[in-house]
Amino acid sequence: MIDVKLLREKPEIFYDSCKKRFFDTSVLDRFFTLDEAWREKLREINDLKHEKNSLTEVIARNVKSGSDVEKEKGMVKALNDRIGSLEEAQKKISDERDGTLRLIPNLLHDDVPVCRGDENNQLVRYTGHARVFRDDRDTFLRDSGNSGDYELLDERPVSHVDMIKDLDLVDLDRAGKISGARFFFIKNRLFKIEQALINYATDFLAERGFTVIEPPLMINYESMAGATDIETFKDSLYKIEGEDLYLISTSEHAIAAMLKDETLEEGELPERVAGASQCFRREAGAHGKDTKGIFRVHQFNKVEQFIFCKPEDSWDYFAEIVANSEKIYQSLGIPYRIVNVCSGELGYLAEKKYDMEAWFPSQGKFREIVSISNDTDYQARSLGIKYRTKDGNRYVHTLNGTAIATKRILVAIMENFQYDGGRSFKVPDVLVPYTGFDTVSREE
RNA sequence: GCGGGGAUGGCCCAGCGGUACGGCGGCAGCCUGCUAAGCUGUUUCUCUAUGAGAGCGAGGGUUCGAAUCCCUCUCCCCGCGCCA
Repeated sequence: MIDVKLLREKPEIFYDSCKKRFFDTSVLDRFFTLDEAWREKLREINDLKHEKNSLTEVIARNVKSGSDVEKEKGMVKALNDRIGSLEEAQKKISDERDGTLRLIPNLLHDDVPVCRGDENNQLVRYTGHARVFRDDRDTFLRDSGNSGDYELLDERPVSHVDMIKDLDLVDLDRAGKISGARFFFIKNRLFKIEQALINYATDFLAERGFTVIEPPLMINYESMAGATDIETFKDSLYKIEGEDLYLISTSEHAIAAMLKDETLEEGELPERVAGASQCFRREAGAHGKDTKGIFRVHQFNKVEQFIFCKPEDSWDYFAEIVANSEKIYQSLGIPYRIVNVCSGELGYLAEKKYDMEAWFPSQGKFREIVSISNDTDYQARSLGIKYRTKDGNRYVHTLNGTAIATKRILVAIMENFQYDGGRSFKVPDVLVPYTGFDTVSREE
């Protein structure tokens, strides 16, 4: 949620940010109308309550001295009736006002490119050594900013869709039978590699000051609503029937909500948390996209970086999270680019977001594997997470970013490190201590 | 699932129909020739704010007045049962 006080004091900066995000600013107009009406009611109610409190004090005194209080009792009853109906009216107004408030997105960082469409995201940098099929060369050069290190291939690398079948690493058909599309059984060495990725990423983050946790995989509506903009997000979540519980779509939401309604000591910040969990997504709006293989599935493992910090430090930690993710992909040897996500594609919560996109040689494209956001105080305000300073309590800033989302990285590994015409692939060196093997082949 | 006990300000804890006690910690100041001790004030949220209102797990009810009594719910602790 945005800062209501700031909205009242400086409405123009919110009008400006909404326009840049291509949001309808009428929600702001509506807010101000309702807020004024609410304030008027509040003043009225406050005065009546003051009157009532004075009267009950008189009653208390008179009861002790034994004098008659029937007249005063009647007056308080009459006041209660008026207060009751005013409060009802006020609640209606404030509910509606708060509804508009939740529709207002975070402010925008100056760096964010103002435009719509993922194709207009701004390239920050490309790193790595990509294997590029000659027909994809132009796409690769354009999307990597013409500066990319790469080698040209005469044949298109084999898709992971075929490799998982040939190498007996995933059973999609039987998963389809028992659960439906976008479910899978992960098998054999691919299972080991997935576990290795999780262990590698959590070890990596633990060494850098992160507390590693496995969160609850289901959280209630209130926590979900605090951690996300739930109205636009609802359709991508699984709901547990008959319970006030949703399956998490990322551990970010559980970690953010973990400190809900808490006030921390200044010395407890920054709090770095690495969450490792299964993530569940309905992918409701994705019919027809990535229907084969395990690129886009209903459940995957993810290791997430999350930081609660003081407002003045949050851009430093944004850089830290970006650097962590980059080091992980560099060490795995996966070529990637970073883009600065443009204003029209940013979520409500983020003031700025970097996406990392890995190069997928068989698709001939960069595809999203990591998303890193600074939500500033937006998420913390919705969740009531503060810290104590000598000048009073302030909201913390929250940041989140992917370390590893396993299914997509498995695809990236298969497609980037295949050899022998896709009948084998190499396991990244940094994972070998965790897997105990360094290649996967059909013969295995 | 059954029975019992709980939830009070950042933390601990008292109050059990008359408007939240005390301690700890934090902050500010005073005192003091020691990195000690002591003293005073302060500590949440909201409102066009030298004032007022709200707040005792959540929501409802009774009452002139509810932390306190009644109802519903949530979570925690202790037993019993069931269980990977």
